Amino acid sequence: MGFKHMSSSSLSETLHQLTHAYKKQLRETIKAHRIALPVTHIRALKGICRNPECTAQSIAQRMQRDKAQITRVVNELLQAQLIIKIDNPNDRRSQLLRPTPEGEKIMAQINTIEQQTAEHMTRQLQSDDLTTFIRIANTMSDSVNRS
Amino acid sequence: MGFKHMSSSSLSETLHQLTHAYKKQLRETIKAHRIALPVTHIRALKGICRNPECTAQSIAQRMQRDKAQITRVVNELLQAQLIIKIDNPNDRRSQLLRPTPEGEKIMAQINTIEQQTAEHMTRQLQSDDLTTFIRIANTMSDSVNRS
DNA sequence: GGTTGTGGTTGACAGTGTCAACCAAATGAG
DNA sequence: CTCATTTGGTTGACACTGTCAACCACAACC
Repeated sequence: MGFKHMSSSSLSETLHQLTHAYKKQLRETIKAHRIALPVTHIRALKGICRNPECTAQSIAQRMQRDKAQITRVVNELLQAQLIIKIDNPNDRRSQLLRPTPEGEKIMAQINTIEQQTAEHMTRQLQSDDLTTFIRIANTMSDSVNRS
Repeated sequence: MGFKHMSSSSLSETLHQLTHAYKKQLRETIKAHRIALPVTHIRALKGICRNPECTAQSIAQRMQRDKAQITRVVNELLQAQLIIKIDNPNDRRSQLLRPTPEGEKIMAQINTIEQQTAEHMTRQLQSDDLTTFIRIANTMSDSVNRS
């Protein structure tokens, strides 16, 4: 079926197109690999795998998401047995989050998938484009988060 | 309150940060201007204002969204009296979508807002960065949509 | 005329984002 | 130490976004 591509010259249109394209691509790839996890869960798991001292709070901060949202995501990761909670020796209110072996395994798969997705998206780019893109994007995020 | 900025070097993290930042910024600005419309509705209205021959179908295609979603958005825009449906002389199944004067008015406000948002996001960029960014982003969207 | 394709509607549901109320432990001031 | 305040986390509620499948009416084509 003939698909008309649509390049936009406005920032907002461009951003919408891009994020929609990216998410779609990522979800499809994930599904193709039979991993039954929503994107947010994956990002949280990623954060948990990266930092052995991480708590719900630190995840929320890193992802810049509502703590309520994180609570729910964490609970589902717990149920799926991809992570465990252990008592935080420094603060009896909170627990440290750690991946289970199963969680690590999934994480490894996901890393591959994300790499594939990124590869797929950047295949038409010129040599320095990716670095440039990331630099500019981060600068923009930064501008917003400063307010 | 000390806000720690977090630049990421991976494409996926960068994209998530950016899109979240952008949407948040946009929604806040919209709210500040007392416009009670979700982002999707605004984008649809924009499409309708831009093209006097547009139908639900053409909006769905341009925005690359599900037609079901578009139906609902269009209905709400109708209820809000921002657009009207007129019979499509070329196809009795569909109707053409046109903004009402009220719709045009809101659109004008929104254009200003989007410009402000874009300005806010790009204020730290160097001279050619925006154009570069848009070029790269479009290329990436394109790569995804080709599959 | 009947088959097949297309524009649009509806129902249902998963996922995402946000706010407010709340509890319990930590922290800091007096 | 004690009390007030702050912080980590949970819960409920709700709006917005994205997707799929069934369906209807008209179009297009043989």
